[in-house]
Amino acid sequence: MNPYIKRIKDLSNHLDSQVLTELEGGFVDKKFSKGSYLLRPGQVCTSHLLVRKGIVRKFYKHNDKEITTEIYFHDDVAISMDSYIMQKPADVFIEALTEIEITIIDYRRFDTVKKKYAEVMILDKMFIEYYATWFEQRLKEFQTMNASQRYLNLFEKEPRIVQLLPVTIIASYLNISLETLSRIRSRLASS
Amino acid sequence: MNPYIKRIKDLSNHLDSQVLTELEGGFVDKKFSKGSYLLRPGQVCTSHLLVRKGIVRKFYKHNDKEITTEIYFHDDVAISMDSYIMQKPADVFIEALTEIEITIIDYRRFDTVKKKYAEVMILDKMFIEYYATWFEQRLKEFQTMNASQRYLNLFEKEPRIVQLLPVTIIASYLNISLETLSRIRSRLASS
DNA sequence: ACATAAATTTGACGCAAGTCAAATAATCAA
DNA sequence: TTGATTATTTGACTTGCGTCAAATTTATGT
Repeated sequence: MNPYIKRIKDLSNHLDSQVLTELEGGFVDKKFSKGSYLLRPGQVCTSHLLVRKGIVRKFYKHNDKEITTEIYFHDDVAISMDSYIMQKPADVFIEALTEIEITIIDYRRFDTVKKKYAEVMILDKMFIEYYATWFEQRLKEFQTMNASQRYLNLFEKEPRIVQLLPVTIIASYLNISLETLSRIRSRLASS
Repeated sequence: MNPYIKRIKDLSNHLDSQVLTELEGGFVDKKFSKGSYLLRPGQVCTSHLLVRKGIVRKFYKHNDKEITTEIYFHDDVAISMDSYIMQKPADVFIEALTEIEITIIDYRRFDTVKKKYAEVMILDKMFIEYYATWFEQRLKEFQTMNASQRYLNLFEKEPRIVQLLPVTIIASYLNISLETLSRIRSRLASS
């Protein structure tokens, strides 16, 4: 696990029970079936979605082509950051790729607790810091790696994505065509 | 100006004087000549750099090729986010592209003030939120636009970059070659 | 002003990766 | 099992953009 995420988790586990109970008042557990949308463009993102079970992705459409920006597994948090922080309509979809179980963390409640307890504010800030550096890193991958390097990098850093998801989604996450991904794989297999 | 940045500025301007004086204790004004490095790979980023005058850029090297990630003008804040938040060695350069005057905001002092005053913590968080969504947006530009679209987009959204900086740097910011940029421009001029 | 260097443009060429189309392979329903 | 969808692979072709090299323009120092 990423060391910064680990730090965030460790801190979360040491929140005092007072804080925890207030926070948990804003939690709702829900299940969704494969193919459900948890957010669509135009809707305002009013919650963090904590994935407890299953796989979720975020993607946007550009000229009818789907571009997957993030893929979430157990313990990851799905959110449309710009919609959430500006409380403006999202331009992304958040979709269940399997049957899922998630915990929905309501914006307003979370906001109230953050304002009351500095340590929760700090945790939220750390989460956003992680989010920012993750995107910075991902941009760098697009700027410095070609298609097959991105594939190999993904295979190494996020093997679950390669192992568990259909080619269509892997390709859209790497921002390459289905055909190119297929060729990359066959070249790798034959060498 | 970006509306979120505007909100951050407005809030900054309404901090009470007590907070301001404590903050300003951690400010140092400095001048640097063109070509100076304010941060190099391997160094830990221990401050925010507020640009008061001149132009600054952040870039990294990949196989001897320079890739410019950000360009800062008056009132922008230069920082290596991942080095700063993890207090680990940076992998980027921060360079003065002109004579510059900057205000250096010390990490430790800022950290102390943040912990003491919630409104400062919130401002810092808002800054990071902006940083995150900016990178998300920039990644999207690389995923959806070709070289000339990126150039036109830059021309529209950041005209100063196109107007004030040499081709080398514009190209490295767009992540295209010098030659390609030159051809894009001549095609645009002749149509 | 002149020489030398640096920045920018232009030309020729190659290749990574996209598109369109067709062929297999895998999945699913009845 | 069989036929029908859907997913994946393979082939043929095109193209945007990179690289290398040379020409031209602009900047710099003495």
